[in-house]
Amino acid sequence: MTDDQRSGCPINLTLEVVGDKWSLLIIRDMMFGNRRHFRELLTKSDEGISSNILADRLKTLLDADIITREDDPSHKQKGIYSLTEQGIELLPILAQMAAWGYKYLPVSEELGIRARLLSEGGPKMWAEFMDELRETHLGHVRRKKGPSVGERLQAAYESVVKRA
Amino acid sequence: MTDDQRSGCPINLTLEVVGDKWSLLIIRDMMFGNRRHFRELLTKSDEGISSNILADRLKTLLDADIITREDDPSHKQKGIYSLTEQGIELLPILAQMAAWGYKYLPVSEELGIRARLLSEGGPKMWAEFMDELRETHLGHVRRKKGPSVGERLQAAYESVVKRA
DNA sequence: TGCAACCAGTTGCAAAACACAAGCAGTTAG
DNA sequence: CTAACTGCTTGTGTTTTGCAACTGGTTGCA
Repeated sequence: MTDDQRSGCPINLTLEVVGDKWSLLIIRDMMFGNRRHFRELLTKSDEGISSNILADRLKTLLDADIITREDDPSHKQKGIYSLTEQGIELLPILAQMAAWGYKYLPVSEELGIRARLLSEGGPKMWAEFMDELRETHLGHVRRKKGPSVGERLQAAYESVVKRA
Repeated sequence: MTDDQRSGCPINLTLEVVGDKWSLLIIRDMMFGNRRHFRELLTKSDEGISSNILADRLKTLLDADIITREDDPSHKQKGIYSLTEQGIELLPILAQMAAWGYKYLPVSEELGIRARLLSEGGPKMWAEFMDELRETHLGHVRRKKGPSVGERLQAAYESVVKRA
């Protein structure tokens, strides 16, 4: 990690932090798949990241204050990774990427349904989902009103999978 | 270019197309800096891309239908690169990245001002700017109402540069 | 007509990043 | 007591990137 930045452009700086093929996928899995442990991130993702790359990216994301790591009280070797506020605020980027990919690329039906709902829900739904993430990752208390966005996305995904 | 995709997830597919360190910067320069020729993209960017990488990325973006290339009638060797509709629709991703970088990373003042305006302008301003891009890149006619978003962003940038 | 400057790339090579498989020390459940 | 699981690390080969020089052609100007 040399920290010589190429320019002070906000887009460039963002790309220098999360602009590789894996970082945003890890964050996606933490957000939508609720993966919090190393093994979960390693084995339960659709793309199959290698363990050394995962370890390296988690370090980078820790350094960039996008995630944090705590020991899991239930298991001395397990660590729990959580999103920080600025990690949670990457959601709009992911949502826009999902919307664009859904519109223009050969997305599979199961994996596309969440993108569709999130896209149709718009910024309002994103904000709601971010509040839920603040609850699960930062321990904030949330005023509940009906099923959570996370639950709705998951239910939609499962119904598509079941139908297939 | 092997086209074995890692998964059908829309976010992953999007990352497979533009998820490297340079593609989105090239598109940024085409959008905000109105760079349309190889040389312009090569020399007039803040980050300094190498010519072989630029050539390779332009090919990839052409293959992905994000940009097109035509011969420049004014010069037999010049090519003019233009954004396609789906290229233009990458703007919201760039805008979200700009907003996130502006909020959390050490953005330089000159290069940050555009990000701030674009972020404050919100989706409405993005839509307006996309209409302007459709005009310059796709030849669509646009109903003008006051100074364009592109002009306003450029003016703000120049006033910050001048003040420094 | 000739020459310097400009055009879009290409080529060769070294360095960095990545992918794959195996391994490691410690922990836990049975 | 042991098999399975934990978060990683190590080693090795392949791919991608970065840098500089170079190519074949075009253009503007004298």
